[in-house]
Parts: sequence; C-alpha cells; structure tokens
Amino acid sequence: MVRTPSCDKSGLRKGTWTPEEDSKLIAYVTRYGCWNWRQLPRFAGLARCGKSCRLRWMNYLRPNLKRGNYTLEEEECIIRMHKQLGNRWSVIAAELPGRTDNEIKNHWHTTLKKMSQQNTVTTEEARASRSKDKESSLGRDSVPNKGVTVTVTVTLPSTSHMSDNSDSLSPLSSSSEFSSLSSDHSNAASMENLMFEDDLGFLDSFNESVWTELNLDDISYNAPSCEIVAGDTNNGSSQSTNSSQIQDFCAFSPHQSTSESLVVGKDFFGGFLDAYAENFWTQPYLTDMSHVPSELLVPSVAESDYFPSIYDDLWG
DNA sequence: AACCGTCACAACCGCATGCGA
DNA sequence: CTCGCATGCGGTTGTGACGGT
Repeated sequence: MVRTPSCDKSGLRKGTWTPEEDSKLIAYVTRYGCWNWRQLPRFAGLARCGKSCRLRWMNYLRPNLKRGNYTLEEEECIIRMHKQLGNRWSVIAAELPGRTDNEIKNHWHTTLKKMSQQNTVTTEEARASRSKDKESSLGRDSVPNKGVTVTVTVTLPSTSHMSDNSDSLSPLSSSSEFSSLSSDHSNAASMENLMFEDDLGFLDSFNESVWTELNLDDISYNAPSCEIVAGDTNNGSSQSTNSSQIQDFCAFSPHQSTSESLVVGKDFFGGFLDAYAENFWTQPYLTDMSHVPSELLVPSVAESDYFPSIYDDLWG
C-alpha cells in the first residue's frame, strides 16, 4: 500500500513558527476546532502541512499546557516512570498534566538522563547543582516572575445581568468585565504585551474539557460582585492587592455559571497569548470556509448572533 | 570581534496504529 | 479482509542563545 505523503512539500513553510502563524492557528482551532488537521491549514490560511499544525498546537499553543521549570515531583515522576516504561513518552506525559510528550522527552535527554545515570546523586542534589550552574550563567533562558505566583480572581456578573447586555453575552466580547479590569491594571508587568480590549472571547470556544482539565487548585467561587484577590500560591495565603501587584490574570468558561470565576496562572497565558499584536484580539479572524462541509462547522448560537452577516455568507 | 562548543527546546520525519468504507 | 486516510508516537535534527577561548 502506498501512503499519500503527509505533507505536500511544494510551497509549504517549514521551521520556526511566526507569531502571525500562531495567531491564525489559535484563532482557527479555538473557533472551529481541529476537525481535520490535514485540511485545516488551507482553511486557516497557513502555508504549513497539517502535521506541523497539529504538532504546534499540541506541543505549544493549546491552552492547558504548563510552561517553565519542572518541579521536583515532576522530575522524580519522569525518572521513576522511565525506569518502569522506557521511552513511552506519551504514557509518561499522561501522568503529568500540562506537560507534553515532546517536552518531557527533551527534558529527559537534556537533563534527567544524566541525573538518572548518576544514581549516587539524588534528584534534589542534582537540581541544586544545576541551579548553581544557572546562577553562574545569569540571563540565559531566564524566565522572569518565576517563583512567586500571584493569582487574580475576578467574579463575573450573574447570568441574568449578562443577558441584559447583549454585548456581554457574545463570545467575542464576553470578557467585557475582565477587559475593564485588564485596562485598570494595564501597568502590570506581565501584561505589557497584551491588549485585552474586547476579544478574549474566542477562548469561549474551547470545549468544556479544556477548562475542566485545567489543574487549578485555586478556582474560586465568589459572590457576584467584582473582586480582585491576590494570593501567593506558594504559601497558600491570599490577600487584597493593588493593581501594581497583579501578575496573573484570569479567563472563564462560558459553559460555567457566570458567577463562577476561573483563576488561571500566568503560565497558562504567558506561553501563547502574549506574543500577539493588538489586531489579533480586536479583529475577528475570518477565513474562507466555503470548502468545509457545513455540518462540520456549526457555529455557536452566541457567535452566530454576534456576526450574523458573516454566518449568513458562510452558511447561507 | 570572531569563532566554536554546549545546552535547551522547537520542529521535522518516518513509521505505527486506529478506524471507516 | 483490504485499502486508504488521519492521527499518534518516538527518534532525530535544526535553531538560537549563551559562555568560553
């Protein structure tokens, strides 16, 4: 049997993804889902093969990924499981929520393999030695604001309140409460590249499992009034804060009660949202969907309400 | 300043697997 | 059962940042 090539080599881009490509992929997948990876790049306006798109999404762009340093527990888990299972990275990754098989594989080859081979050295000792090395080479691959995690809890208005305001109901502006908060705190260091004028709403089209799978210890359910709480998740304490102290921010699922708030750590967005220009957030992403079977692309009610003319064109 | 080696991580490639027709 | 396709998996390579010489 002859396989058709997974990539048509002609005219397809390879190599590092640009922020523009990322924004197209995020916008497309979050709005329409990954109904067919091979066809997707054509409709999303990407000169990439489907495989490349899938990999980029799975390993880097999808929202429930953890970025940054591994915890001691994670490293020990990887070493232990690798002893048991060998190079079954996907199985190992399944035990570490938010980590991808690719990331774990890379971390193994660059760091943990050596640690594992030096059986006389404990994981903790090896980490201490590594951090010493890092201190001596300050600046390299450094990630600012690591260590102390501050969370922001925003309580959304009640459903009835939102239904009185059609703009707030729309998936493309449902973060209106949040966006006003963001602008209030636009000086916060971690938000310097972010423009949340109105359009965080595309996140609404993540399916429910994305939100429920988020490993968030600090999901808060507050009274229906706007409240900002900063908490140091390292010591579990929580305290009021002013805007300059805020380093994290939140999003929320439209499938949840709007009186619930979902607190998301900086790492959640930091890895994939902060590279995009303002127009990504303020302009709806449009693409030619005319070749896509219509049954695969049923918009949400709210979204079709928001862009009736667009959906009229696309679905007649 | 230029070159080279190392490191971490992103991305690619080929093959395996699952599934529907 | 076979075929063809889409996706998943693991090995490998490419790339960029950094430090040392």
